[in-house]
Amino acid sequence: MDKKRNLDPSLRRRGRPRHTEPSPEYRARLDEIVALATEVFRQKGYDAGSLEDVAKELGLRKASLYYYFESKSALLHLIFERAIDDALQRIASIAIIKDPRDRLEALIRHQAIRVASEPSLFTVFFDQRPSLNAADYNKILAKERAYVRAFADAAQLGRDAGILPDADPRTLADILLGMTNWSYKWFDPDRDDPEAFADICVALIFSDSRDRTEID
Amino acid sequence: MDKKRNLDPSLRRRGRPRHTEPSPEYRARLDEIVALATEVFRQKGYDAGSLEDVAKELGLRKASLYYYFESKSALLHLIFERAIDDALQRIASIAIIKDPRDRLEALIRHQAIRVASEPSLFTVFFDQRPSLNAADYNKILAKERAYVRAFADAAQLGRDAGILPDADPRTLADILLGMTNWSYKWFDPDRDDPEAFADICVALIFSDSRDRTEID
DNA sequence: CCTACCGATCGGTAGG
DNA sequence: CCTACCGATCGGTAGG
Repeated sequence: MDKKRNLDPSLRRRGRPRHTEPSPEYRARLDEIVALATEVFRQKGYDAGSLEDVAKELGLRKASLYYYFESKSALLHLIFERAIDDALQRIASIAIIKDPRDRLEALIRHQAIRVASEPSLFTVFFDQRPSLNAADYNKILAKERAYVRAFADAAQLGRDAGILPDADPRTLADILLGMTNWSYKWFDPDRDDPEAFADICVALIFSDSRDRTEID
Repeated sequence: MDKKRNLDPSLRRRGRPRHTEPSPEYRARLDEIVALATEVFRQKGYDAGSLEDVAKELGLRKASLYYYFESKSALLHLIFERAIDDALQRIASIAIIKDPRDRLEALIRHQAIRVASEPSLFTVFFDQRPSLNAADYNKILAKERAYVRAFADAAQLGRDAGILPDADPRTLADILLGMTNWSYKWFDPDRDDPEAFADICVALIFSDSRDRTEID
């Protein structure tokens, strides 16, 4: 049955081929491939980074990679899927904090540190999205909307509590995300400290302590 | 003399071929090419966007474009050069404002509106930089450092005046630029208003008015 | 500004 | 996991 897989394109199963039980070796190798592909796509971009580049770093040939994914764009989707699933999981516990200020601060701090800590992953995630095929793009987009919504919810809470200006929560969320996410363009791990960066972001937004000492 | 131009590569003049007097038609055509190339590179990316794509929109053939630039990467550099030169020119008058708060507000407002107003240009400018060749990259980088410095200078003034938190001015500048620049990823001209966006950025940073009404 | 074409790269497949 | 290979694209050049 497996042998028939490619005989008729209309019968080909979609997505990653299902194995009855993906062996630990298979999963470990796939993890390696995804990690190395992330590096290659960050350094050269998705188009200019070839599968031969990825294979070479593993001591393999390009053709051998096709055992692990069915196309180059499917490999890119794997990178994105892991990134966004991981990100959603990480903020789940933050999104239930009751205090508006605490929740906002936790989200900002979390995002600043995550992006600053994984420059390769976020460079690919933020810049190579247009290289996904339409179906994969929409899947990622839906999950990312949920992510932005978590920030927008916190922004709305913060706005209603008078911590943030009176504005559209989604726009506030995108602006807060801009402060933190943009760091993938300038943050230098050898020079900058993620925690210090997060502190400054928080201080910029929650400036009331600063103002209180300056005024009267 | 012009005919000899391509006979010996080692004698080829570098950069855009100098015409004794670049005709108005030549300059107009080059403007067209640069504008259309910006669109193509935004939609498909630099690697996937072919010179045939650019030529097609002008009703030309790819080979004809080589009269206007000497390589695809030189065309990309033209886009970058015009973008950064224009940007530097635009903030020159803002960078001499004396009042710390006024200068910061003017810079933030300017940047928010510029990026939100020219999504194609800034998408290419922010995302396709790695596709420049090394020499061009360094030229753009030097000019961009001057641009960030204008923001850092304003941030330092603002910090010393107690308007911004006590932190490294360059980091403050990059965070402020993040708020505004990130909009190229989410701003939708059909839905969002550049002026309103700029207002929110300013309100977020200069939150003292907000705090004053909330506190005591 | 054109036609014709070269040289190289690369995703993907065949078949083992 | 491999070798061998196809088909298509594309930057760039020749020569006019």
